[in-house]
Amino acid sequence: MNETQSQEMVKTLKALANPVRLKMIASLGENPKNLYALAKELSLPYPLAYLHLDGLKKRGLVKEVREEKKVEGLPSVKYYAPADFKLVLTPSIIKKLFQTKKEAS
Amino acid sequence: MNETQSQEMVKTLKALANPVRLKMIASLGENPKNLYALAKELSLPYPLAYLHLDGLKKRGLVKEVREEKKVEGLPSVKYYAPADFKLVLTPSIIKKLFQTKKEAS
DNA sequence: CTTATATATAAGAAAATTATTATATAGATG
DNA sequence: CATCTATATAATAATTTTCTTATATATAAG
Repeated sequence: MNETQSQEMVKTLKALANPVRLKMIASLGENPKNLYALAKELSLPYPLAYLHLDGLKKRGLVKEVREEKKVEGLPSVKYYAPADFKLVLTPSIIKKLFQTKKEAS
Repeated sequence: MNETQSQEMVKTLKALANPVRLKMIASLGENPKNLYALAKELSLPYPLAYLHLDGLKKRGLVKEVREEKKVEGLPSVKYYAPADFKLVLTPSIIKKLFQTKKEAS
């Protein structure tokens, strides 16, 4: 089987299969913001928001973006935006993910 | 927000975000089979396979198909195949899932 | 009549995910 | 100097998901 590919797919699906993380992507899609602001907007305690965003970052679904608005010497104001991903899943794609390499289609 | 739509999406993603269930779809995509055979093929205890297949059926990702091969008076040999679904997910789609109906794009 | 096939489901255990609480640091505001 | 913004992370608690064990039923094969 195509271990890595199918495992990566499961990880990506798990990262997306959560209402909080989807809301985060939706909110950052409206306009990029920092984690503190995102947590407030979604009424989440900061550490929880931190954990969820961390999961999205690790999966490459959210990226840090350089916002020009950094006013003064604000030290660590990081802005995030959704990565430009596209997930497509059909029975046929799933079948291919679990096919052994040798079998020719 | 579009409660139902986003909630349904999370449910579908959760149903797919599992290696066993993806393998089931992959196997049933090769050729439809009954649950007993599927469990054996994937080396899963029947009750576990039953639970996973149940989840897929409830999400409409797997359907019961009438196989003509039912030989004799075999009473309850049910064959399953993947439903013809297509899941597509992008940041823009996620954004729309969580948009309030009023906002025009 | 025992074994294999075949389905169904409950109940509990184990593991993973999600959420909370606590702690630490640091600059800016008032 | 206390409060607000802002980030980071550890440790634990709560919840959900996953897995196992047990039970029940029924047909077919040997």
